[in-house]
Amino acid sequence: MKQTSSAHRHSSDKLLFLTDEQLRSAIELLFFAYRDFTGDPDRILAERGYGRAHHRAIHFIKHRPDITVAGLIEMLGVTKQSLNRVLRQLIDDGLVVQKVGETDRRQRLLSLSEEGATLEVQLSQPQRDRLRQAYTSAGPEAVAGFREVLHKIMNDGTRAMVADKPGRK
Amino acid sequence: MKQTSSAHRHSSDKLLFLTDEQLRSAIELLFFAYRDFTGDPDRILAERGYGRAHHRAIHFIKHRPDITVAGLIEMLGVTKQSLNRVLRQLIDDGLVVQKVGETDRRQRLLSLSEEGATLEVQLSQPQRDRLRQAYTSAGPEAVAGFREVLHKIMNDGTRAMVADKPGRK
DNA sequence: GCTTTAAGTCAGTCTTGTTGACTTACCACT
DNA sequence: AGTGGTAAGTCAACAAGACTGACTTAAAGC
Repeated sequence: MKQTSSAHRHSSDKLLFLTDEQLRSAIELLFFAYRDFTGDPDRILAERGYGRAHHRAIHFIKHRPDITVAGLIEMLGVTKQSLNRVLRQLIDDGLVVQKVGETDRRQRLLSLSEEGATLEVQLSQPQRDRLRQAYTSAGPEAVAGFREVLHKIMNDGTRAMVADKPGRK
Repeated sequence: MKQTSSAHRHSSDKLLFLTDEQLRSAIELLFFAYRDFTGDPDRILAERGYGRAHHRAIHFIKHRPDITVAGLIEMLGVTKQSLNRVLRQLIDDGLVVQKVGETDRRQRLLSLSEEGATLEVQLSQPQRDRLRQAYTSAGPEAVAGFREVLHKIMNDGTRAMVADKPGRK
């Protein structure tokens, strides 16, 4: 039981040899890519005394305006107390604004102020540039594969959280 | 300047429309996939009082036996003090063993003990299972695209760190 | 009216990262 | 043989960001 390699027959009738070696390199690929991918915004955040947690909150508030606090907690997968710390700062600093829920007045609907939206663009700019460069150089088929595998890596419950317009299989 | 979308002509002569929407969903894809991907080992680690930092150290020591401390620091991208804390525990707990360098006796060459290797397998097992499932269901072309895009997302300097056997383009 | 829920807070803990300063042992070069 | 640089290790202090647990306030749902 030295070489635990396994062969699978794919629906498209091609043989897939998934060696431990290949699986391991994927683990590293994800580690390094994710680290570099988050590195650029991390530097911008540090200048303003924020951290990655602020970025994540800003990202989801930007793209799901009027999200509730509970909704944001679920997206991020953190506790109320953990989110509250960064949210408190963002609200106090005027980057995030709260609005009382119309149907449920207990809810606080979150959205970005103009200043918050400006920061969001600054933060996501290097990530978009990085993706654009990678996507362009890799080509559409590679991009489709990239997205499909990422989709299949995540938990079934998580999958529904990705706002994913293009009709994926 | 509302819709900052951009079109690029790929070398393979196909048009790629990279909308902000598409780029944004990739950001979320990476976030969610990475989170779920690391979730399983995180649970196992927590039982033993370890964290993700221990897992990373164990991973690289396993797959690059006789790596030096400086080498490991470079791979992980952390400071000596930060690594030392987790390394100290792993050595004290008998999971990692040190060996004085042959050519340079200042170096401490790191490798896993049997017990360390056992833990490594336990930790990487759920990740390998997850990848195997995703790879198998997505198919070889998707896997190739996945790997290619991840490669191109990371920094040029980082790329050399991935032990990547299969002859990638 | 009573219970549940959404949000917010206070307090304490833990992991993991950082700086900065310093020691010990060893290598390399003059 | 001596000197300077390097590899490893340590101490101390600090910060971000996660956690648990307990508790309050206000509003919703019955």
